[in-house]
Parts: sequence; C-alpha cells; structure tokens
Amino acid sequence: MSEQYEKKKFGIKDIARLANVSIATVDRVLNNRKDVSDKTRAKIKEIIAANNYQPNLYARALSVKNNLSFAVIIPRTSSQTGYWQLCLEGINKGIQEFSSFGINIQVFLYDQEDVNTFIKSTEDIFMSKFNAVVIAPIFTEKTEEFIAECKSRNIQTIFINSDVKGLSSLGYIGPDLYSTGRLAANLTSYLVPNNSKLLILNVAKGLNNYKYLETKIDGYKSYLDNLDRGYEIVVKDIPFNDYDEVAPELYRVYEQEKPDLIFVTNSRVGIIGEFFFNHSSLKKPHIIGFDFLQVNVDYLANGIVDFLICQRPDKQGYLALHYLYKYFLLKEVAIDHKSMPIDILTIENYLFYEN
Amino acid sequence: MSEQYEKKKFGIKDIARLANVSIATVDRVLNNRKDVSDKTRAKIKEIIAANNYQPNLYARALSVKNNLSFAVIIPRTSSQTGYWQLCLEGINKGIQEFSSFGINIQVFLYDQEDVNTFIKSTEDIFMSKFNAVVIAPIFTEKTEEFIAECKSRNIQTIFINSDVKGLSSLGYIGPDLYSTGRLAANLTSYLVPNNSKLLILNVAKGLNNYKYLETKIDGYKSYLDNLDRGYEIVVKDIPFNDYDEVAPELYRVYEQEKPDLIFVTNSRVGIIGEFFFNHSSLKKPHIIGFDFLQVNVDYLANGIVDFLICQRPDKQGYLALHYLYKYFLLKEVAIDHKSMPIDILTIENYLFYEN
DNA sequence: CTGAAAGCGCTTACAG
DNA sequence: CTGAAAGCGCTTACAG
Repeated sequence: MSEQYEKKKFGIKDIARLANVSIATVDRVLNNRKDVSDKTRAKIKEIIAANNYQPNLYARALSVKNNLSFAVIIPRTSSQTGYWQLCLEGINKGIQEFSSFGINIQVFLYDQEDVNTFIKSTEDIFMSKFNAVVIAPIFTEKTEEFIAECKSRNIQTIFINSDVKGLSSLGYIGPDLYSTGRLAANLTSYLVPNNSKLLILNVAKGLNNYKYLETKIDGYKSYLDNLDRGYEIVVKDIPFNDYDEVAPELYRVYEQEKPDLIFVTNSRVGIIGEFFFNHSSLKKPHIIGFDFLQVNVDYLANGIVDFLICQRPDKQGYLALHYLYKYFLLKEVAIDHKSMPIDILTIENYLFYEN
Repeated sequence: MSEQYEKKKFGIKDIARLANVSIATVDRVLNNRKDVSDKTRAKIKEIIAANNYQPNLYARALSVKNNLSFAVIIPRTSSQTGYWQLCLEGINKGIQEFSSFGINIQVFLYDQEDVNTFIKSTEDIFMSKFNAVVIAPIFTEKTEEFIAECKSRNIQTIFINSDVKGLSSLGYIGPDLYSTGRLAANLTSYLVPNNSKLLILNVAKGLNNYKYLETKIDGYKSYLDNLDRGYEIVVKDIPFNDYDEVAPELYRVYEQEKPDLIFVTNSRVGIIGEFFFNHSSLKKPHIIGFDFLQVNVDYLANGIVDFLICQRPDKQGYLALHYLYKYFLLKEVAIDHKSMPIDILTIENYLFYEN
C-alpha cells in the first residue's frame, strides 16, 4: 500500500529526448501554443501521458517571473460590521503566503453605504494591470459594469460572500444562505419546546442587504413549518448598527413579544447579547446568531448566546486567492461554485475554532 | 488601506551589491552557515532587515533539488474503522500537492492490533533516507524506541491524532480529547430534560485504546456533574467492531438501561444507528457520536443520530505534511502543539462539511 | 514549424 | 573567510 516515487523526476528534457525534439517544442505542446505540427504534437502528448509527466511548479513559477498580480475589492470594516475584518484576515494570510511566490496582491476597500467609493476603487484597479480580481459584490448594477470591463480587458473575476449568478468568469466562493437559515431552525428546535414564541431579528443600518437576510429567513421558516411544532414566529427589523440606537428599540420589541428565542439574522447578535447582559432582570430568551466576531464570542462564552453559526469569511478570502494561484500557476480549471462549510459554535468548542 | 508592492523584488543580488560581497556570502548569512566574518555577517543582516528581504521560495526549492522526502506511518484502515481512511485522504491530498514541488512522500500502514507490523514498518523506513516522519502512535513503547533512533539519525518527527508528550521533535497535531467530551455533554444538555438516563458506550474490538476513550468520558462527566441536572449516567463497554457482534450485546444493554440518550465515544456510532434503524419498534434514544464516516453520516441524514462531533482527521494528516514543508522550505519553526477544531454536524449542515 | 541560448533567484561544490 | 561558476526545470525571446 505504500506510495512509491522515482528518485529522479521525469522532466521536460526527458520528453524532448524521447520525442527527438527540443525542449522548446515540448513547452509549446505543454502550454497549448501553436506552431507545432500535428504529428509532433501527438507524439509528445503520448509521451507525456505515458510517463505521467508532472511539471515542476517551482521551475514554472520561477521562469514566468513574478508578473502575476491580483486585486481584491471588498467592503471596508466598520466598528459595527467586523465581519469584513475576518474576510480581510483571510486575504492577508493569502497575501503573505503568495508573496513568497512572487505574486502581487492589492486590496481595495469601499464603503458599502456609498456606491461612489466602489466606483472609485474599480477605476483605481484599471490604473494597474491585474491578471485577476476578487470581488465581494454589493452594488449589483455597478458590479455588472465592472465585470463587463474586466472581461473586455481579459481580467479574470471571482466572487466571494454573495453571488451574481453567471457573471464572474471563474465562479463563486461563499455561503449557502438558505441552508444557514435551516440550520438555525434545526438548532432552535433543540433549544425550545413546542408552541414557543420565536423572534427573528434583522439588525442592520439601512437594511440595504435585505434580500441577503431574507434568504436566511426563508430557510429558517421552511424548516420550522415542516416540523409543525406550533411555534409562533414574528419577524422584526431594527434598522441600526450601534448599541445605543438598537437597545431602546429592542426593549420595545422584547416587551411586546416576550420571545422564548431570538434568531438574529446577521453578525449583530453581540449587541443583543449585550442588551440582555445589561438587563439581567429580564427573562433571557435563547439566542442564536452569526459570525465569529470577538464581541459575539464574548456573549457565547458567558452563556448568553447559545449558538453562533459561522461560514468562515476568512476562508472565503483566502480560498479565492488560492484558486487564482492554482488557476494561473497550476493551470487547473478553478471552481465554479464553492459553498463554505456551516460551522456551529457553542460555549464548549469555540476555543478551538480556526486556530 | 491598499497593500502596496514594488514591481521588482529585492533579492539576494541586491543584498550582495549593497554589502559589496558575492551572493555566495549572502547565502551563507541567510542560511546561518559559518565561514563569514562577524563584521560582514552583521552588515549583511542589517541590509536584510532594512530592506525586509523575503527569499523567493520557488528559487530556493528549485535549487535545493527535489531531495526532500517524508515518511508517514499510520494504522491501516479496516472495514469497521474507517477513521484512518479519512486521515489517509488528507495525507494523499498532501502527497499530490507537494509532489508538484518535488517532495517525495511515502506512506507506511500498520495493523493497530499487531505490534509486529508497526516494527516492520519502522525498519522499512530506515531502509530509505527520509528527512522527516509523521507518526500516529499507538504502541507507546515501540514508538519511543523508534523516535530515539530517528533522533540519532537526525530525522525530524511529528505526531498526529494522539500525543506522547515531549517525545517528537516537532510537536503534535490532533484533537483535544477532553474538550470533545465536554462538547458532547454540552449537546446532551440540549437534547434531554433533567433527570434523564444517559448511556456512555465504548465500542471497540479489544478496547486497546481505552485511555484514549476515557479522556473523552472524563470531559463528558465533568461537564454534566457541573450542570447538576440530576442525570443518571452509566458506562458500558462492547468489545467488538462488527455489527453482528455488537447488536446482541447492545440489545441486552438497551433493555437493561433504557437510556434517553446514548453517547458513543468513537466512530462506531454508525453501528448504533443501524441497530435502531433495524429495531424501529424500540423507543429510539437520542444519539451522539464521532467522525464523518459515510455510515455515520447516513444515520445523521435520516435523523437517527442527532449530532456527530468531528475533528478533521484528514486535516491532521494534511497539516502534518504542510508543516514539514514549511519547516524545511520556509525554514519556519513549525508547531509545538496544534489542537484541531471540534466540529458539530447535524442533519442540516453535513452537506457542506469539508467540500 | 523548430531549436539554441539566456534567464528566473536561489544553493552547491570547488577554487583560492 | 570569500567568490566565480554551474545548475535546478521551466519559459521566453530570437534566429532560422
């Protein structure tokens, strides 16, 4: 059962020798360039297949020189939306790893509440010559224009976090939102008995990305409808990001609904946790929310939040770069669609999450 | 906030030029070899630091030639212990990835019920010249002898899956067993009400690795003792691996204990699931167990098993190779101790697990 | 359509 | 203690 390897790697020179041609010709065949007779090409291909030739990636990368460069364009992190910080951390890990291989990566951050900052970034991107760009699309229309321009300039594109179907040239890496909603419902069913009152809470300034949240809600409801446990479900919106603005609104909703469980549809769950920490006289409902932010983990660790559902935004960022690396250097057809794992964190396993 | 990079990488030649020495001398400093005057060394180090020199890994790997080779020695997979198959899959992924970089990796499989097969493998390993070996230690005593011999031959060693403290030269990658037990208890508390009857089940032929299982049980009990919910906990051993042998024993235990929940301490949870699938007239207890094996997932998917706890054996194997790669090529001090994440799988998120 | 030669940025003998 | 030269396995002009 042991794997065996020859001491000496079978290389481009060996192919050339067997085919009675120069290594330049072999290179042409390997990289699907023209200017090779069909006969020679066929012969070389045969030799390649017969000997299971594997190119040495170090040599390849070294000889093409470090002319690969990728752009990344994602929303800027704000104090209350630390989510994008996680994504950026994955990007930074990729930057470090791939710079050792001579790949240049530049990050462009835009304000997700100001489309002009997005437009400005896309213009900046065209100032330099990039081979590919990783995009977290928020402004659908402007993204479409940008992608069209990339296509005409032969720049590869890949989406992360949310998808615009069929638009990017290389595919999508991110969560399956509907399934995260179903999972939240699944966990809900373990936390509360039949006929409980459930409160779904959308907490986000402006609620611009409502469709994004709604997909999760659809999944949540579909699961519970199917269970038929007599749950009463209420959806409420709180269009703020900061604790001071959210708290009074939350208090009102709480008094009105008296929920047994609150499902927070995004990473603002930490604010809800803080609220019940500060109002310990209130009967605390069970709480489920999203994302491995420090503030969220704090309220998981002290038992106020029951479950955090996480989709590795850091991994999304890193994977996008990794796929580009493979696409350009290993000439592998990259992804088409890659759903992130959906992780469940509790008070007992969060310490071991992602390092 | 954009990351910026110079077009032209600062390389060994630039250092040599600035220091008025040859690139050979720079290389001596970079790789901490001797035969360089203190003065020259200091000057070169200063230049390296001042310019934040990063070696080109492709060039490095290409010039050292493909003379790196690693051995992996783990238990053979048997029909009822598919766990090691997962580990092997991670290893194979690493083999594929690193062979592109000219690294040779050989896998040696031993029978975990026969120490002689382990000894034979270690002898085989010394027939070739390996730079490092990845070990899943089962036979503690023989492993210690093997490690001692590796040390005298200057072969680096790294443990996966279970540790023998302080023995390996590079460290350990694997689960924190106590915490996995605590997590199982945490999930238990969501599944059953106060004063429930809990059955802890050790299912393993020979029960050789009892200490391994006992650590999980300790964690499980410690969590529940602390909760003080009036649970009644019983531990039972079933010293078999095959369904036909396990089933009658399980039936006896079930009739005697009538548990509300069964916690299976290893990957044999699928057998327990199969049992309740085949005996649908019995009142099915909640079931928690370990590992992302197909048979286990099947019973998760049809609702018989509530939770699977997973520790990415595949990642352990892959990471071990990745760390060796970094250790030898990037000259990074590798790990010392790396705990795997502890994942929770339910019927609603298993589809997205690990690809 | 094909080949000889230079070069990518390192490491490795070898010569002094 | 130091340096000149060859080589790792590819790709890239350039010449024919």
